[in-house]
Amino acid sequence: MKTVATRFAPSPTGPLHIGGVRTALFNWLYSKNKSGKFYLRIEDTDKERSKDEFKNQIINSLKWIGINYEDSEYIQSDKIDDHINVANELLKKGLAYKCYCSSDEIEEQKKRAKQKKIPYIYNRKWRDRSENDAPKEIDPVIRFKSKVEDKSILKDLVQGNIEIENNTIEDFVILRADGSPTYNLSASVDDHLMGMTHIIRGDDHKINTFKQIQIYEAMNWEVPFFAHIPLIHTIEGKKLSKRDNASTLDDYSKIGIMPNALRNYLLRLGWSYKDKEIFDLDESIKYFNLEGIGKSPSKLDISRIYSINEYYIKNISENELFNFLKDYSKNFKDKIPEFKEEKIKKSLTFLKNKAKTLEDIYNNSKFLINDNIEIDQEDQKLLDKNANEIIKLFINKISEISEFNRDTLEPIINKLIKENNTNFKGVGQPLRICLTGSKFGPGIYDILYSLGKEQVVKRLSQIR
RNA sequence: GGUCCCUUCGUCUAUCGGUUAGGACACAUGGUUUUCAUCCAUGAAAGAGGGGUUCGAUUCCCCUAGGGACCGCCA
Repeated sequence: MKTVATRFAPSPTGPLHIGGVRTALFNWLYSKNKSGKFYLRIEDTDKERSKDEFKNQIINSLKWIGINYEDSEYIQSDKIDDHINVANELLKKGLAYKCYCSSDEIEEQKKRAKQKKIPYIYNRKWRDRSENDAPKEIDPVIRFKSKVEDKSILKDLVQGNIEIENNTIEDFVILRADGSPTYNLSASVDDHLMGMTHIIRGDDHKINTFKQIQIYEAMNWEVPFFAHIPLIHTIEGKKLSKRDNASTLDDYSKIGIMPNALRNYLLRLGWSYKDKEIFDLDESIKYFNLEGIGKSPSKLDISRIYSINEYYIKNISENELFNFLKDYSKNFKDKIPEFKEEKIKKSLTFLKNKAKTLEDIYNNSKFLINDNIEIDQEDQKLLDKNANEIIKLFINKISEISEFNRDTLEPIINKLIKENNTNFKGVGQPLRICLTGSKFGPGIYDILYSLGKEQVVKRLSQIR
């Protein structure tokens, strides 16, 4: 059997969003599951709108989430000559023809169709017309001679059999008036040349597929398998588009979502394997299949992303977690100073305890990273006379102990609570504020112990 | 408007003719706790509607409704 080959083929005309990433992920997983190949093809034939900036963003996004591809990116515009050659061959074979309609003429027809509320379809005017009738002042486009009789069936691996009347597919343009190839031509030629066996893409391409299959057949090429996956919808139920914000991977990484968690979320969005929710990388590859893909569009659910992220934070190794945290801090916050790295790493056990995101962990770690504690006005108010008194007493007491750990600290705090006729909050809160600059955070003993006696005394003494 | 697709808790989904329709997230309540954004327990929550087929339909078929995608010399 032929080696499975899949591809992801975005156009660099906007930032890659999470829906595109999911399509890439499905293609990638499918090929890995079949021990096949996966390619990235940049469809940059729209020169006006294609930008290097977007191309880089696409490449970086895939890299971030761990999707790797064979060779280097395949740049579609490098292969334009191949596409044009195919168009000419089709022309020679009589399977395509030159159309001399001006764009004004076409526009006029579309307008009229709209007024009459009838569907517009190119009227195939030049399909059988002689070249002798051709107006000299018009550069023709080349149109594909689409089937007009019967119907076609697309055996879609996700959607099942899709039947369509051939006459609803128009004679589509394959070469523009300026001689450049259009999408349906370029995509078919490239997919063929790259040896694609399976085309997995959003179902917004379904109608294109009927056009592309006709090109394959006209050229006597082997037709690949197609799988059209339902689109991801926004919470409003509309197709996720480049204009929607909060939908690129960067938007997620900057709030502290980890790539493995997002990959897991995306995998389970529109795909399932029994009741299993968590898939590590190997399991993703092992269990992924086309049968598990649902037929209906699914909505993005941010709370689910947080929840899976939290699961990963609590279940991956602390080594791995630390590396994610390090990258995160460097990219979006203040870099963790090298001499603090060990301390943070060792403290991860409790720092991650209440965190849903890397940002949460970072915030929990701030008091360890930064030795200068800033207390905002609200919290400052809580440090009243009583609180200051308690802190003073606390300093005195800890100066008497040699060991600095929970066993020695707990009696001290309990005693302070009793002697000052207060509750845990009365002691814990001022300490936490002085030590970390925040009312919230890790448990007080974790804070004390991770800071160490010297640092604790130092910070507490600075408060007046 | 035409063509095509879709429809199980709020959300992601399980079920491949027979289940008290299951799980996860979110939500609510209770409990633990040393701040709480942890943890544990419990609860509420779904087959769009109408016809068939069948001993039996969430599951198969049809209709209706709702939603979506496409309808470029964009990709």
